[in-house]
Amino acid sequence: MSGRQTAEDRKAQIVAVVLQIADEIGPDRLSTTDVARAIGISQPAIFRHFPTKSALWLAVAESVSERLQRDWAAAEAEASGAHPRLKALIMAQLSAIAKTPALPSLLFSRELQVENMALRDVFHRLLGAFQSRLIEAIRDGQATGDICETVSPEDVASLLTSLVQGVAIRWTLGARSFSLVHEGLRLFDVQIALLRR
Amino acid sequence: MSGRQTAEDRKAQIVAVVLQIADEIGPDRLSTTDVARAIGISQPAIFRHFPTKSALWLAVAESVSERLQRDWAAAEAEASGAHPRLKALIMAQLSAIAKTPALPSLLFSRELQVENMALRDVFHRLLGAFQSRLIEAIRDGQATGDICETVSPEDVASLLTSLVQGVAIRWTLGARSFSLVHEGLRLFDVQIALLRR
DNA sequence: AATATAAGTTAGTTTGTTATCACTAACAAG
DNA sequence: CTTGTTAGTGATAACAAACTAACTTATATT
Repeated sequence: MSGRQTAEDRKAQIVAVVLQIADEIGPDRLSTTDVARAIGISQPAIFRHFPTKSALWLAVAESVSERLQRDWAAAEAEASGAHPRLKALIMAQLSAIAKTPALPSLLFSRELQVENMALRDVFHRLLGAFQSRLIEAIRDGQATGDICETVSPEDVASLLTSLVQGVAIRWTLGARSFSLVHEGLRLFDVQIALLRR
Repeated sequence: MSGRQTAEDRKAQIVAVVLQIADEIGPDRLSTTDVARAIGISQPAIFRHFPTKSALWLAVAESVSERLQRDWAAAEAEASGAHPRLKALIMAQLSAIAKTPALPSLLFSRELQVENMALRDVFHRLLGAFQSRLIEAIRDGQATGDICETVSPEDVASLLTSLVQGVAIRWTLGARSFSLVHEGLRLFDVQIALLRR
């Protein structure tokens, strides 16, 4: 189709296609043949760009990680005040999942993490980073009186990440028949109202 | 090891071993050879008891489904009052996950998500049944004044199931370094306190 | 225009997976 | 003690997986 490409472009394309197919057929049963066919190159061509399949997964994980962290930073930069910042973070996460629906299964998928320790580390650090951003924003919210101080910031962060993961699970199991971002933000508002006092 | 067994016993054993290995190596990486080896029978023997691997997965799902529903019923039977009933339900679910840790990953397995529609149905109905029990208890709680009425019972149920799923995810990703039931119930108390006000 | 480099291909090898088939052996009942 | 039933086996078909080797061709540089 697209003819011969530079290694950099091809690598990026392969990573993107992996994420797309991972959503369609599941991260674990995704074969290099599937990826190659979707792109329109031969299967061994994959191995010209990534030494092993594990290396390919690691590249996917790092790509996801970078994109998410950019999204979070952008969300926080655009919002001012604790509550808007918190909401922007949650929305960024919901949007990211909606745009890359393979994410929950990837984040969760034990098979990848059982086989690929490095991958597990990348995602673990990623979740931790999100939690930290939340905690920071929550602490600010408590300082300004936006959020009641009877609950620890860590617990509030746990409740909020759970909210995102929970709605994402219902979204995937329910054949994605509702708007993830919409429903997620609605529940966020409900939860925040409770936290307000 | 155990010699020749009745079909019924062997089936139950296979189902149990599938759940155990699914936890160790992931539901989608699990092969019939793995199962057979863990039991100590030949690989083709699996197919004497289940016509296909899909049928085996379905049996696993139904076994899980029955056990969970029994657990929920028992939990509700032993508790009186809306709040204790709610807490008992959450605890039953947390205990079930702790006892069958493959459960969360099963929700995201490709077997369930893509391959096996029947499986998906079983789990979808199962989650719905849990949600219904929660909603019922929440409604009672609101009637008796235990839970504030500014939030819809459906939303509260969503927040609570999310809580369970969220803490389960952190538990599995974090190498199960804390007590799932303990931490889950702690967060439940936090959330209920917010709902009480 | 010649040439080096790197992207890509065709044709394998090896290993693992589900499933089938013909057969064996344990067990219960007559 | 025979006999029908059924759990279990060994061999293997059929196929899909990751990866390799040897060859080909596009592209940039000199």
